[in-house]
Amino acid sequence: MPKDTFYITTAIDYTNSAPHIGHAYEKLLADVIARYQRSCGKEVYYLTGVDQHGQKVQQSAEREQIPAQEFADRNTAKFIEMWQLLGLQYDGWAATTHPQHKAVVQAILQKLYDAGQIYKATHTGYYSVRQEQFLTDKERNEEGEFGPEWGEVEEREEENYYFKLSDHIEWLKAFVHAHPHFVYPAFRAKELVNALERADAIDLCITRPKSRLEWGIEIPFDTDYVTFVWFDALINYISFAGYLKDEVAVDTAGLPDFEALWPADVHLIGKDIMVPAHAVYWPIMLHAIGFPDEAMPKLVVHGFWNDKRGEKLSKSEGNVIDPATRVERFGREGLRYYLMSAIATGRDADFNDERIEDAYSQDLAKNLGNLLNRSLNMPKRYRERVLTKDADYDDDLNREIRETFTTLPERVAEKMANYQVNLALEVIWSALTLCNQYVDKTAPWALAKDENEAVRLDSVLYHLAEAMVHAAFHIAPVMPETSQRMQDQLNYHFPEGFTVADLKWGLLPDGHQLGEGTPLFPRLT
RNA sequence: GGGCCUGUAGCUCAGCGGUUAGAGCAGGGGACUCAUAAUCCCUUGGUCGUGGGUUCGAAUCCCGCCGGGCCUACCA
Repeated sequence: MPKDTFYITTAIDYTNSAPHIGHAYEKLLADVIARYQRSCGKEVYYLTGVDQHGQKVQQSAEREQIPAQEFADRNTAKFIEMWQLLGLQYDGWAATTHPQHKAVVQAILQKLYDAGQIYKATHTGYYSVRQEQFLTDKERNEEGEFGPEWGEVEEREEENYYFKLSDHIEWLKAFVHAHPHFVYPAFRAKELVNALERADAIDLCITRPKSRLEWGIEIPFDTDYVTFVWFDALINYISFAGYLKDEVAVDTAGLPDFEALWPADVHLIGKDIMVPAHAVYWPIMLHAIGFPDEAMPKLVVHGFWNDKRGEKLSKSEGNVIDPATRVERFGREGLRYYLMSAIATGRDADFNDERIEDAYSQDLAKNLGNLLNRSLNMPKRYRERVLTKDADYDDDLNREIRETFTTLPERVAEKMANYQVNLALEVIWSALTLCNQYVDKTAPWALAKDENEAVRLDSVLYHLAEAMVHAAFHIAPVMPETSQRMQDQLNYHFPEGFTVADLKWGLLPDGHQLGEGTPLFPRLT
């Protein structure tokens, strides 16, 4: 039975540096999906947050001689500031230093330890003293040696705790085989299947001795160790959803009801952290904890933004994209529209400033903004802004407009079911183009000159204004403020709790008085 | 080394075995005036990265090569 809640999460960002366009894209996509589901009447819970622990945070903090928490908090503030800039509306904030989260992580570790899923073992390997980490063959350079960037490399032994990943690999293979929609899109699911086929049954090291990493969650059964990355970070998806909140009630203020939310409808992640973290460790952790197959979350894997030459964005290349400067030029919603329209969910895309410029002036200023403006201006000139609802006139052009807008919700839903926001926008924009063509074909300025065409003019003006109301509804997930401004200008506001099921033709009453039209997206200078 | 994705008009992409390869934007021409010189109509433009192969038929399937990207299980 489908639940009427919709639980969506994103990866939680590492607080070692400031947010960039990739972080922004992921959180924005989640925001749009969340708003869309809400507009469909779902009770939505959108969780995002930050991963604050770990060695890099500890090292950076030491370098600046400040406490790790202070360092993490400072970067956390940059993320929050960015999310405000983008107008994100999330319901839960997962910061991994939160006491309730720590307590849940510890409770889970204890439970798995008691169940014999965690054991202690010794690892011998090459260790970089400077970087304070063990090195693997991947760190070797082309000559097969560890380069000077690692400093002094020595052979070292270390005891750690391991999680019995190997016990569950066969289960995971069977699960993935039986649940082809565990990962979206399909080609990523294929990638996972291939990765699992070649997988060795290796266990996962889940601790670090405090002697080299203190900035983490202490494991409950051995105070000399803290837990390492994934056992901390991945658990945020359940700890901040209210998991174990009765059993482990340290600080449960504001936590939702876990039973109502779980399983997550969407774990939105980047392609870089699918294998092994989210598609191997995470389902196995849940399975080991005792979650049944039907309580496994769904993964939605998105692609990356590259630069306009198709090359990776990176600090060292000097081609990073700062969202703030684009917001300054194109407005918050100009950037939101571009980031949602110019990439196919799951694929990579090239970030191109000329394309944002085009999207802003063509799609937003002209096709949408100017359409609203003309739709408001003609009633103002010819009818003192008052609409007549059931004018005694109809024809094929009118019917086409009504049909297009009454079928729009299902056509948008078809695309949104696969998170294809870009295609949903395309469908919406083709309806806007139809409106522009409609104005041209009906030529209201000509009708206005002929008294015999008065009823027809009434019907045209009504169809246009009503279409704009519907458009305001459909663009809302991507551009909530623009939707609001359209409603203001149309002098019609969707009532509280209005959903797509209420979106019927004829929302504007007879005698409706339209508001004043002002450009939604002023021309760029 | 292995896996997955990707290379199609100037740009961003769709098409993924079958009539003359499509869309949006940009470029060119025309119409119209309600509007943020806006909208509408028409139009220029491509040996589908490259070399082979399979097939009656390939952008579409297979193999090699070249370019771009992600992952490869204890470096978010």
